[in-house]
Parts: sequence; C-alpha cells; structure tokens
Amino acid sequence: MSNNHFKKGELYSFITGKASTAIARRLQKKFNDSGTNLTIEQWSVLYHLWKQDGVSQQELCNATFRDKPSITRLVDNLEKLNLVKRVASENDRRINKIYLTKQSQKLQEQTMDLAEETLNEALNSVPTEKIEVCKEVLQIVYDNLK
Amino acid sequence: MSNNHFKKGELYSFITGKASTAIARRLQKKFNDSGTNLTIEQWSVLYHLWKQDGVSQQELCNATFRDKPSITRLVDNLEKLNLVKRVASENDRRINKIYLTKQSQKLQEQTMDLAEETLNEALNSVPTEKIEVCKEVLQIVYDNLK
DNA sequence: GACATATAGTTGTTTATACAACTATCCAAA
DNA sequence: TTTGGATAGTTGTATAAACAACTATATGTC
Repeated sequence: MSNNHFKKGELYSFITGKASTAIARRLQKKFNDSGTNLTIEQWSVLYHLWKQDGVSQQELCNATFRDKPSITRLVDNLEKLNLVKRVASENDRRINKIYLTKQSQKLQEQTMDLAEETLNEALNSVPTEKIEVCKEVLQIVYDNLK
Repeated sequence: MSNNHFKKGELYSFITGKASTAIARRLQKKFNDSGTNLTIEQWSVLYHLWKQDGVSQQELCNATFRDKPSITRLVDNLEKLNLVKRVASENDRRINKIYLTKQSQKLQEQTMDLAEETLNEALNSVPTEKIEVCKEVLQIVYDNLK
C-alpha cells in the first residue's frame, strides 16, 4: 500500500509548517506585547538551559536541532543580552559551557506561561485524543527523517 | 475543562515545528542532490504560480502566509533565476502581475515528485486515519490563530 | 477637481538558517 | 612521541523573515 495520501493541493501546508509558523508568530507577539525582548529562537535555547545549564554548545545543537554556526550566533546574541555566559571548560579547552545569568532565570516562569497560553489558544476546541494522535504522528515524522 | 495538555517537556516541538523543519530540510536536500537550484521558499511561491500565474504579489502574500517585503525579495530572487517575470498591470499601475517563465514551467513535475516522495518518507508507517486526524488538527490550529 | 485615505510594492535593519571553510584542541595508533 | 583523524567552536556568505518607514498609485468624499 502506498503512503501517498497527499493530493497536490495538500502538500503545501505540511511542508511549510503552516500551523507551527502560526504558533511561533503568536508566541512572538505575546513576547513583544509583554515587553519580553526575546526572539522565539533565543527562547528555545533558554528553554533547554532552564532544564539544565552548564552544557556545551554542541549539546545545545542536539537539543534544538540546529547546526553549530546557528548556536554560535544565538549564544552570541544571548550573551549580548546578558542572558547567558560562556565559560571555558577546564577539562576540555575546546568546549564552552553555557550558563544562565540571574536575569534569564527570572524569565522562565513568565515566558513558559505565555507559551502554554499560546498552545491553549492554538488547540482550543481540539479534543484531547486528537491532540495525542497528532503529537504521535509528528514524532514519527521526525524519527522517519532524522 | 482546560486544554492544557502540554506538560513543559512537550511544549518545545510543537512551537518549533520540529517535524515540518525536518520535512523541509529533507526536501531541500533532494532539490540539491538533483541539481534543482531552488530554495524551499522559492519553491513554495512557484507552487502557487503553477496553480495560477499572473497574480499580484499581494495575492502571493496571502497564499504563502508571508508579508510583502518577503514576497518582494523572493520575487527578486526568482526573477534573477529567470523563473518568473514581473509585468506591470495595465488597469492598476500599483500592481505587478507575476508570470512563470518556460524554465519554471518545466520544474513543476520534477519538484512535485520530490515533494511527494519526501512526504511519503516522512509518513512511512503512519496509518491513513492518523494522518487524517493530524491534518485536521493542524488545520484547526491554523484557523484558531489566524 | 482636491484631498484624505487605502492599497501595492520597495528599501533598510536586525535576526536567523544552511553550508563551507577554517582554527584549536583532544585522542588514539603507530 | 609524533602524527592523523575526530571533535568543538567560529567566521564568511547567501537566503529568508519580521517590522518599520517609505514611494507611487488608486479611490471615495466633499
């Protein structure tokens, strides 16, 4: 059996990520409106650092699905904003360990609330069991392609 | 009942569009490997022009969910590649109508095949009915936020 | 017809992504 | 211990997105 369930007219939104783009834009707007001077991409790096900081840039690459130059520049910008600090590893001098600052620790609660709010708006009226199926499918898609 | 089905650890992939990013990267790789000198974003504009060309840049904005400067520059680059042509409208001189060239007409079949191939790889082993649920949820998400 | 307003498109700036090429450091095998 | 390959990170370049500010044209109202 073919998996070819996409008529031409349906290719588009899957490939362009229409839904996730809309979610990201909505969250960015909430950041801007609340005076949170942060891009979604910067937030996504902080998101992983809030779970654990002191990790290498390479670990941030893996966690955020970005390449090394992207992380270099995101960390550059986060450092300019005084939200993270590069600390050279003592054991391995190739490695920068990335630490949160006091300022970025304060941002966690507020921005996570806005993120949850955004997802609740996005998923308004969608039944729980359909959300679960959707999450499952998207995870398989990712696993199929990684 | 709250729609708050996202534990903190699950927020991330929905907001960042992990799955659609993976799909776009895979398709871009297929374009590159096949010598198709085209970005996914340029392709997404051509995608709508293959359905109908001679439309205004504003109509392309609506169709591709981009703002006007983004379309201006995508059309700039497509024009440099000789894939589209701007033609000033006779009725309304503010409007550029965008037309496909012979070269871009040739690209349609090949790139659509690569796009379908990509989606089939992405959705490998996902049952039809779950794909349908997923498409439905993503559409509702988009409608909820637009 | 004149003017205010809306619409279509462009340009400038900042941030981000992808890829290639590069430096510095580490490590393991000869 | 030397050397060659792997790993961590940076820099250069092209493309793209978002936002603000801008020009040009059209339109509706007085």
